[in-house]
Amino acid sequence: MLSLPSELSARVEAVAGIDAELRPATRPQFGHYQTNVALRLANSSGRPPREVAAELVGRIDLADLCEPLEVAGPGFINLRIRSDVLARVASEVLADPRAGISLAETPATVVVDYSSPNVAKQMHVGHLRSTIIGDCFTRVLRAQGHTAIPQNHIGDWGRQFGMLVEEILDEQLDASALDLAGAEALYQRANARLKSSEEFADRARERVVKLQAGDAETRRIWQQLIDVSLAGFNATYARMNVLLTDADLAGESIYNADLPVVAADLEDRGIAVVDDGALVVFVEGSTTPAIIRNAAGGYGYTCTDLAAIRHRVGDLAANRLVYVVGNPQEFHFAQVFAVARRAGYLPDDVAAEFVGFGQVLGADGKKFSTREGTAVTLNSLLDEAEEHAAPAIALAAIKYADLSSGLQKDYSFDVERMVATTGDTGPYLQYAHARANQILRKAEAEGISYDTITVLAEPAEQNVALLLSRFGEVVDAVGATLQPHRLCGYLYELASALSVFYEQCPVLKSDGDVRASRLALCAATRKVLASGLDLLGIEAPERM
RNA sequence: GCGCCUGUGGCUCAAUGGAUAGAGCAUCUGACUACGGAUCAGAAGGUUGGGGGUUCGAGUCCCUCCAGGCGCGCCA
Repeated sequence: MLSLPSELSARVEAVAGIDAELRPATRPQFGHYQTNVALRLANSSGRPPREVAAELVGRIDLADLCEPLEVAGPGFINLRIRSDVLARVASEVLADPRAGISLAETPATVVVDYSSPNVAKQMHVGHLRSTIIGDCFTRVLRAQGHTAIPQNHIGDWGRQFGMLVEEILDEQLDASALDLAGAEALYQRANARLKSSEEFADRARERVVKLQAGDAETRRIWQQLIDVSLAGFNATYARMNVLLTDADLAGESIYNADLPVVAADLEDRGIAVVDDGALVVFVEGSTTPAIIRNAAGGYGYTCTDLAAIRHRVGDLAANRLVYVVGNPQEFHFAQVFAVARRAGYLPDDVAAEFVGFGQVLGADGKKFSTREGTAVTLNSLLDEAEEHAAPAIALAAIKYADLSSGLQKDYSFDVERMVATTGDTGPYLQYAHARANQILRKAEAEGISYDTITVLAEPAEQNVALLLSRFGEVVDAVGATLQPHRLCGYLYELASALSVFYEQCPVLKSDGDVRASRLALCAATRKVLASGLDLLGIEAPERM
């Protein structure tokens, strides 16, 4: 079904000949939508804007959907949707299993790279954002009918395993008996020795070579470290209620064999050159090259990311690559994308998008760390929030706080504010959903039935219905722009509108058609709130 | 030095080049024998970091300066 805003846009464009640029009205007295087509046409034709607007109003055919169009201000055309149309559209949302979310015309295969914790280290604040944001993208894209393939690019390869394995052997530890916290403690001990002992550092280097060569004992211990780490990650994922599974694991190690292949390919084709002993690619616009292979013959993460692109485009058949990684990595990925484009690993018809996000800061707005100065673990954040609210509410509070403002910006982890049930918070949205649910539950208990929305006499009712009609567009916008805060803002607006409706329009205490219509409106709103929250990865409890 | 990001009421944040820059928190004033008040109604609070420019129209685009953060060849 063509959404209401799209239908309105199409009708305006049919007459104006240019994109309607339909926008929600900025004020109630301006109706429901506004278009500035007359202003733009007047600009190019030299005619007075209001005259152009008046002429367009006479020709735009919207009588079946809108009240008579109005020209206002410098030449805006204001649209007010007829209440019978709003009622019909809101009823469609209620009847639609997809709640108004439209399926993509051309479904894409989208690889979403997120979470990416490091083996033998606990997940910390930084992973919180990547995991929550990436999970939201996966949910939204799937709801739109795309194939979303999460890729959890865990840090399971590299030089740190040399020291880890050596330390385990020195301490005669059974690595499989460790938990993740124990593995991290081991990491710290090994790291300390690496810095203090040349002899140990040498052995660690040799151990890396053994790992790469496939030495059986080294591989066995390496695998044990991965296994205990995965157990820890999975426990945290379960706690966070995210979609990631072991099937989404695609750690750095799986690209190990591809690295020399990529390097040779780039070198053979003259894309990469040897400079100061390293194999590098100079990218236009930057004097610092991308390093494919260092002078010692080792491959860095640029090469790994190039191999990953080949895999994602070649084997996974992705049309779109999304990277949910912290802001500081932006330059790195810009380089990787540029090299991949030039090498043809990333064809022109495959989009690659870096979605950077800001840091999580402490409640004081400063760098977030423990009293000991170490990074705050993700689990300790969840613990802290759960001191203030039940797990489902606490998690909603954290996720909503993370997703509700622009991703680029840093934000402060202020538990008190996040878990508040008033204001623009996750718990407030859950509460609105629970209230709508409570009315419907009572209606059911009393045997009161409802079907469609038929009466929208009150402004508060109309406002709810209008917002319901926008849900599909908002989800589309999030899928296209990868800006979850748009969905958050929309849901908050809807929850507020529901509260106003709840206050002003008695539901169970009214009668007949009005009561049935209002119940249906509650049901449609409950549905959209639940659906929207689900896209954010937030549970919508039936009661609170 | 070069590059990227950020700067909007006391605080936290919105705003696709469009009308009088919107919300929340905090503050103040109202509304409860309640379809759960975990709510709602209202008030007050702004030279959008400074200065130029483009445009019929700039928080938004361009230039410049200021402040803060981050990144820049052999770690990931």
